[in-house]
Amino acid sequence: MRLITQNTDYAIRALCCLARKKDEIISAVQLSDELNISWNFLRRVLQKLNKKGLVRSYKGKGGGFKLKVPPHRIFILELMKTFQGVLQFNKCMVNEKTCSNIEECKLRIKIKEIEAYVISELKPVTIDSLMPAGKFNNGDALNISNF
Amino acid sequence: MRLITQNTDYAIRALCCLARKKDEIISAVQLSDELNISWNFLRRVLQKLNKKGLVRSYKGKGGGFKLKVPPHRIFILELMKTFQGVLQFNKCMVNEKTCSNIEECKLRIKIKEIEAYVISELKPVTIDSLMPAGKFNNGDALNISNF
DNA sequence: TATAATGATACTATATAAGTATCATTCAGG
DNA sequence: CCTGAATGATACTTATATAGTATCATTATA
Repeated sequence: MRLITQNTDYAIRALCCLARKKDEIISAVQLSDELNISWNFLRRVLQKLNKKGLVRSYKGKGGGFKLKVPPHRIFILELMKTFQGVLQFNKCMVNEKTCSNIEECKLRIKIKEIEAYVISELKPVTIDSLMPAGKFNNGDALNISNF
Repeated sequence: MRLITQNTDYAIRALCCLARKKDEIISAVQLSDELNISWNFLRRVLQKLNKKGLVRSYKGKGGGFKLKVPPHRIFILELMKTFQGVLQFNKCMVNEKTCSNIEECKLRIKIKEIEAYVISELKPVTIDSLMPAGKFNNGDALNISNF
């Protein structure tokens, strides 16, 4: 189970890349090259980001994308919502079939609490905070390629 | 995205049910009846619980299942592992393809932290703790059928 | 020995994520 | 004003995991 899917992951990486090249117009080809991402896939991601107003697209020769919203105002949680839907750890909804047993519900309350915590943790994370100069950077994070 | 899948959910409910009827032998038919669960599906769940040593099965006429491990020693996390695999919010593993950008890794560290918290929260939850007389019961939890 | 149960296993269905392909549209530049 | 390089839109395919169904073999009780 992944908390963040490829779609979202690619969006984050693309936005970080665009953020670095402040105000430059970068084409999908360039981006997919730099990030080692499928060109076709990335294009759809970028199109969605464009529709959401996070980037601005430029058509035609020399076209591409650039950030439309400053990195510190692009929230990961928003991207997750865009590409994965609302974060929700269980499916027991109001007005859905009533669940008959207490045990399950007690568990679901627990799950709901966990969900709330996860959301609260993700809430402050922005594109900016994920960049080398971001506020979450503490030096140690650099050059850790896997863990 | 569900934190707990149907498999696990059914296992939990079945175990709670068995725990209530202490030492009685309950057949899969009875259980599926009481829990409103697909009989075929539940049987496979019970078979897995049997193999894991959490219940004991009795074949033949009058057969069925009963708990083999006391409810306070059956952990939800263990059930999740059995039916869903190890809880893991990201897929960046040691020795998997090296990820090239720092941003992503910083995010993954965050995710790893969140994952650790979720596990720590789920760790103490047992079948017993989900029962009406369990330690998590505070009265309010009763009769909440959805939320 | 008949019957009611589990054991084992194969099959189907569904949803979501991931990836690919293609044609239409736009626009800068020679 | 035409060409080429870019995005826009959309359809199609593949992979994976979850969910559910069906069936036959085996066991043990009455």
